[in-house]
Amino acid sequence: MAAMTVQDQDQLTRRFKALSDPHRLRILDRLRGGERCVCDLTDALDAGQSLLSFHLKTLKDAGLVTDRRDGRWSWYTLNAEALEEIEEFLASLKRRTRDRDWKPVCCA
Amino acid sequence: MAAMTVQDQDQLTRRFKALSDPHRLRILDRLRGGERCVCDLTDALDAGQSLLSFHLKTLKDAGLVTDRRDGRWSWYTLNAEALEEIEEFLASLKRRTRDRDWKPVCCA
DNA sequence: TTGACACATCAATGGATGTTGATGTATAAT
DNA sequence: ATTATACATCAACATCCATTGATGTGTCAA
Repeated sequence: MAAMTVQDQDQLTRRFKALSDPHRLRILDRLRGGERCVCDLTDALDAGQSLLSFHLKTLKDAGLVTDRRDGRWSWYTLNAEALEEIEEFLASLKRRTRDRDWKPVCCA
Repeated sequence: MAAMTVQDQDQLTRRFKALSDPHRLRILDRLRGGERCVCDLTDALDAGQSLLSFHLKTLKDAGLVTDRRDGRWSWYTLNAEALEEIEEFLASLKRRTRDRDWKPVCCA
């Protein structure tokens, strides 16, 4: 992972973990429409209030969304930068390394 | 998630789940160098043989890698197509939907 | 200032996942 | 044929994570 710090690794795995849940993917999809309040998300998902809150916190901790308070409402927004960083990581996996000519030492 | 079947959803979450582990990220990184045999990966990771086998199976079940038997050795390769599908999904999240002008019904 | 509302957090529980050591299976060398 | 090698699979256990219902906190309306 070339120049990847432990924190980067941590953050990446946390982000992928946050993405690995259908509820959370549906939330993110809904956020494509722009900033949304929690009550709107509650309507859209067949999930209880505390469960939704849990998933939102998971997404937020992973840096995939940001939130904003307005009176008694909370608004959530996609963090495009985080998505781009993940994309960049995936793209980098496809770029071959210099040990292109690596030969196994273990097996013949 | 516009035109996304339940299977697609399933596959996506399975792929993200497979990506959300440091051991597996390290395996994928090593596969950037091209096809690798399991014994080489064993050397590279500080993991026991059965653990590595478990993680490889997880990656394979998610479609992120493919494997090939050659005598008593197994060789694993990155599946670039799967990576691209994930990238495309992430990119799609950034594309705003037509309900750009959505207004909340719940909160004022 | 009392009560309703929007949301977060907590405690408890069940199920999924990672890890280990042992066993199984196919292949190849002796 | 026997044995060693490379790898997969299994059983057991520990830890993590999703889900639920209850409680907490801040905000607004009456």
